[in-house]
Amino acid sequence: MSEKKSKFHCPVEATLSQIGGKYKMIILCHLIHDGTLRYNEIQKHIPQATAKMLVQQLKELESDGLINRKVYPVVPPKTEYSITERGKSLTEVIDSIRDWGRNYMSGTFE
Amino acid sequence: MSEKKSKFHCPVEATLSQIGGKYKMIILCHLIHDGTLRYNEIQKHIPQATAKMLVQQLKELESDGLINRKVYPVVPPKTEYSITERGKSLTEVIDSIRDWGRNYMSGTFE
DNA sequence: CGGGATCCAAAACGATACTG
DNA sequence: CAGTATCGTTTTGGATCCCG
Repeated sequence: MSEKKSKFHCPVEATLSQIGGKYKMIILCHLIHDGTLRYNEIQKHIPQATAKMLVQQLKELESDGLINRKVYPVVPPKTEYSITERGKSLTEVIDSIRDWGRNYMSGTFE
Repeated sequence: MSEKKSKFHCPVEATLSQIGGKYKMIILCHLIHDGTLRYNEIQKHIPQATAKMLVQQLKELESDGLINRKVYPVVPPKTEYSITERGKSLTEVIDSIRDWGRNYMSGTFE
C-alpha cells in the first residue's frame, strides 16, 4: 500500500493539525510547566474558554496522545490532566511561542 | 492612559494573535527560508489556499509588520513579498514548528 | 498577473440550560 | 465537579466573476 501521498504540503501544517486548535497550545503550555492539573484549574487558567470548548480541545489532545486524562471515581468528580511523553516533545515549540509572546507583550517589537 | 489591561491572559495567545491564521505560519516559513517571493510563487507553495485567503493572510501579516509587500508598476503586474526584521524574529518559532512537523510526518511519534 | 467584490457553505465558537 | 446537549452566532473558507 503506502499510497498515502501525505496529507500535508508542508511540515508546518502537520504540527498545526495537532496543536492548531484555539486553546490547544495554551493548554499544553500550562500542563507542561505546571504539571498535572484538574479540570477546573485549567479553566481558571483559560477563563475566556467556555466549558464546551475546553472539553473539546482536551478530548482532541487526548485522542492525539498529547495529554492524559485520569478520572477518579469519587463524588464530587475529580479529573486530572497531564502531559504525555509525546506531548513533552512539543516543549520547544510551545516555549518558543511563549517566549516570543512575552517579548511582544513587553513591547520589544512595538 | 495605559489603561490597556493587556488583551492576553497568556503569552502564547499574544503570539497566536499575530501568526495564528490558517496559512500565516506557512507563508512565514517560506518567506524566511526561500527569501523574496512573488505572489504566484507563494500560491504554488500553498496550493490548497484560495487567492482570497492568501491575499487576506498576506495583508494581515503586512499590517502587523511581519512581511513587506512591494508592487512593481509594470504590466503585467508584479508583486513581491519578503520577510521583515520583525518577521525574522519568528524564525525560532517557525523552525521549531517545522521541525516537529517533520518528525511527525516521518513517523517518529507514531 | 495580482488581486477585489460578492455570495454562500461549513466549521468554529459561544451562551445557556441541564446532568450524574 | 466535570462535564453534555442544544441552539444561535461568528468566523473561516471557497466559488465565481470582475478589474487595472
